[in-house]
Amino acid sequence: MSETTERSMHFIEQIIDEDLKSGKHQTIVTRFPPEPNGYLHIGHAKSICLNFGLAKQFGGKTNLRFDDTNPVKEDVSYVNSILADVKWLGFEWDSEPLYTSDYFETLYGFAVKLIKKGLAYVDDQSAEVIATQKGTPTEPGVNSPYRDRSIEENLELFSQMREGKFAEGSRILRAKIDMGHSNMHMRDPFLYRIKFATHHRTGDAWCIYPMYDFAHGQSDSLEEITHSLCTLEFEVHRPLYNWLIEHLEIYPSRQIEFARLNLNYTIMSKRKLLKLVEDNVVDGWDDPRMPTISGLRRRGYTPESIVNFCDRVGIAKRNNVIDVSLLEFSVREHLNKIAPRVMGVLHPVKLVINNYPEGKTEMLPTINNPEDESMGSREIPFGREIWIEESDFMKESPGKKYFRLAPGTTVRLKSAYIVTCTGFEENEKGEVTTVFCDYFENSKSGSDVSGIKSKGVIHWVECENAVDGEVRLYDRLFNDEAPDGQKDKDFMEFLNPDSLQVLTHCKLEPSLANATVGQGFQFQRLGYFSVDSKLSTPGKPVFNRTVTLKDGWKKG
RNA sequence: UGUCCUAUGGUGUAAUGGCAACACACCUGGUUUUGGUCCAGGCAUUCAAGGUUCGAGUCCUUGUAGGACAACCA
Repeated sequence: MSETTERSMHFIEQIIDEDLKSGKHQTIVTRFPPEPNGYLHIGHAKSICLNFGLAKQFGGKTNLRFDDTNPVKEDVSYVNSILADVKWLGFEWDSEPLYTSDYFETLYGFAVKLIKKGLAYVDDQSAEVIATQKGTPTEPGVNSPYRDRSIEENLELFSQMREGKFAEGSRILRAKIDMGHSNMHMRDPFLYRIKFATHHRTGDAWCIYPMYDFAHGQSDSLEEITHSLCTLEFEVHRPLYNWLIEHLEIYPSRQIEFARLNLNYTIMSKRKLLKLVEDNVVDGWDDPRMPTISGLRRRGYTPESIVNFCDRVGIAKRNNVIDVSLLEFSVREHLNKIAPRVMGVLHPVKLVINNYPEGKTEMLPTINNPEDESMGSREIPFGREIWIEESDFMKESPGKKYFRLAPGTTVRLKSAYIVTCTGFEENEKGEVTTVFCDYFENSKSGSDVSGIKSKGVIHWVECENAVDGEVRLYDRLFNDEAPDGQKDKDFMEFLNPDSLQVLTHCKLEPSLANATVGQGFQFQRLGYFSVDSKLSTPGKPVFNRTVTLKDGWKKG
């Protein structure tokens, strides 16, 4: 019997394992290469866990490299959020963060080398004209009339491109490969384009910028990345990736593709997430409903739960859609172990105990976490008037399987006494305003000698010492399983109008007044909640519901 | 009418030619001062058809289905 239940290796682990065993590599180097044009989301978390996890597992290192070759879309604010998110997830990159923009001079040299080998040329045509010559996936393209310029002329033209002698879009550097290639990416792909834009790091030093295909793989090589992991859509780029390595005669990094993460009821496109932010559909990139790492953090997810989720999701090459319930399971699993149990009433209704002495308050001990004895206990006030959940009382009991309060029924007040409902008051609208009960003095939690059995247990908060609080309940942002998967409908049409519910008159137990940002609690019988980092003020916490408790209540 | 990738329960991932496993979801039942947790059980003969083999989810062939690829984006 082995004490470690070995998980079998996924295909990338197997490749690395073989490379190490065969001696191809002594150690591995991976990288996480985000473009700083948006916030990281749960899909990126999968890639982060993969790359950093592999290095940790096989004893290698991981570079964090910003793929910043498109100055018009990128920004330092994104750089900072990405840095914070990776750190928060618990990963450490090797030395300092790296930037593709730091390689611009080297990359320029690579382009010159290609020109000198007769493998790149400057094309004077417009994007539109080039597009018509490109052919289609089923038809070959035709050569550009500028394809056979002399090496000297190409060198001169490319140099002038760098000097800013030409207008944007008027000229472009292309690799000379094969316009008839069955792979579109091999039909003389673009290497360098002219762009008079200020770059967030290099400022106005450059007016030409390398394309992804002439930057990403080359950066991998320069950093001697052994295994360059990317998502499936780059599969068709691999022949070009390898062609450039071969002809540039640089370090042969190996690109391996895996399937990206998809979650149902959510969108993962940075462009679409940006639209939600720009249209103020959400509170920002870190809105608790966003699938961004910062959104999940604000919602109350723990890094551990996200890492576990990514682990459970697996690595393979087939397209997949993960059920959000798996993500929810992962947070519940972690929070169940670490979150202190507290009581809070979201929709308060007053309950008066007829036979409890007026003006009396007693402190009752209650356990902080039944899953973890070391978390100890605390005392909560109890008195004649308490708040209970509106949904825990019904004017008439619906039947045998109803364990809550109704006239004549008996329930245990969690950590306190057993009470029997004697009656209630309602207003002219038929809404219950007060519930009346008798309590059994000898049924006190921990020293119950009443002999009364009560199937139902409800949570409560004593009125006099209750803290008024705001609680925000979140639901899925979209009502459709695949909001961006419909042909004729825009994803915005599937927005869930009830994705946010703000409750401003909640009654919380006194200890919650001092709750601080980042703390996660289980509001008993309701779910897990955490203090909002943006809306809370000292002494006045605003709580976000991270996730409800699993509801196993079957009616009937 | 091209090239490449993929096909195992409702979902995702295993099984590396030898009794289809694990997790989530769902359904039963038990425990419980949270209708939570926990515990026990249930839920697929692997896209199709041929072939190789003592033996095929796995190898071969041919289909079928899904996905990717024609931004001066990454």
